[in-house]
Amino acid sequence: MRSRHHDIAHDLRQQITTGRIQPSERLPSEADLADRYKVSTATLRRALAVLQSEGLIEKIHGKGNFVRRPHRKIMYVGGWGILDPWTAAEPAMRVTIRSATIQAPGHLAALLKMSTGSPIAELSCLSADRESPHGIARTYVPRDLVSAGVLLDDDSTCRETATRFAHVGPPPAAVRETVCARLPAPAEASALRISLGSVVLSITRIATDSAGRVVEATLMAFPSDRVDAVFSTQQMNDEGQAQA
Amino acid sequence: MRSRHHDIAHDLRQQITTGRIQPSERLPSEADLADRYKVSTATLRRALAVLQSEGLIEKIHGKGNFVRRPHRKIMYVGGWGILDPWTAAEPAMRVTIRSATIQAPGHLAALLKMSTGSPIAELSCLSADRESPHGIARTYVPRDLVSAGVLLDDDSTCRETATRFAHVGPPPAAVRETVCARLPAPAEASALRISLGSVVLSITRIATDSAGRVVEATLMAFPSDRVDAVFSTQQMNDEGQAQA
DNA sequence: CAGTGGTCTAGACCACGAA
DNA sequence: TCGTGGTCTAGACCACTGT
Repeated sequence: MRSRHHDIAHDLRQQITTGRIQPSERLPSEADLADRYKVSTATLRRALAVLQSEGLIEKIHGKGNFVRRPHRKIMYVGGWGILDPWTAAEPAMRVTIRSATIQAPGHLAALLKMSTGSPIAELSCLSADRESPHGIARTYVPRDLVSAGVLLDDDSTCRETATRFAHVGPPPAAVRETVCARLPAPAEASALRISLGSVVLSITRIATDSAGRVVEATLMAFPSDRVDAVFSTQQMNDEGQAQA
Repeated sequence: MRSRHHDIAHDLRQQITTGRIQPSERLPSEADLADRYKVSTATLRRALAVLQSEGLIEKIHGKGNFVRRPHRKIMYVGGWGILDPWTAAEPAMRVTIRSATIQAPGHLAALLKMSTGSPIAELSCLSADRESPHGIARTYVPRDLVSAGVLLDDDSTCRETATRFAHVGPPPAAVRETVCARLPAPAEASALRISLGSVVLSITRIATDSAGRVVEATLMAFPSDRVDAVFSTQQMNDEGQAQA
């Protein structure tokens, strides 16, 4: 055995993953667990910290330690609209969209290669599985490239719009996606209901037309335990064979 | 102020970011720092853990705590060998390679679509900027696809091999890269000198030939503050224009 | 109020790295 | 061997939640 707190984490992890302790159930108090495992509370808390960093438990001050509900990972498919990443993999996913026309602040103007203050359309998109947020995306398109029918004046919660959202503007000639892992911005953390100390997978998608003009910029953020991203030089089917 | 260890972390952070403690310099020992701040070693270590999770310091058992060189993010370029991600962006990067022939364990056999125990070549690759690890990669290739000259019997530290490493085996017809953010495995955490609770950007690259045979599988892990990954439907130059 | 987790102490002992 | 960080103890006291 390596260290005592890892042993304890391993034991508790087994109890959680095998269902011996159910999701959203409360664990015994730290004092009880420390007593049961014959360790000090400090050591037991190190074990719980391991499980927390793995996303298995959630600590609530004054109430207890709770088993988190497991979440299915969705697959983000790169390369533009091959699959609609928001809806194809998870038919039951609910998507809330809000749209607006804004004047580009500096960082967005740079992404879109426009001058600061240019009018752009913003589509803010929050997907959720049940009550639990799955991801957030903000899409920015030069205002003159957006047909009027796409913009909505108020919030909506429908898959129709989500699908349309994937085809705003003219078809791009090239798509570049940049991926990194980073801490969430405060607004992202609250929208995704994760802690500021956790990590999000961040994907920035830039689409350009054949003339090199940026026709769309999308900033996406997903809790790191909620999504994988996949990029292929060709489409593949489930067997990994190239498709026609 | 919130908690004592946060105060101490804040103070040390100031000393690091203002250059009062230089990059790759060793901090005073934990006992000395605990004495100076009039706290127990446990509290001081909590402060250092904060700095470590921020990527500011690096802990080396038996040697000390060292200020990390400021983050120079490298760019991982998807889509196979368009750029050699290990050397092109960082000419000064040192790469250590170890190679061996092993029998495929189950999870690797599944990736390579071979049967468990099949002979495969493993190339383990650790890149470092000066002394600070930048990333780790393990490449697996079916043994019969590797020409004898590529395999080395012992460790080496040269860029020649690193370049050759990018062209092992026949050219692939398709490449699929899967990206996620996850906790490092214990071996990865120690090789990259990051904490087990921090996050790595994980990229799994699968290359297949025109017949659909998997010719290479590469598992990569990078500290999340050291790398961005970029995927394009076409190569672009710095201005974002498609290239010939 | 009682019960919970959060912070902290002042030690002890172990494991690693360099001389 | 010595100095370093890593693990652990057996408490103390504080902060939050619910009754």
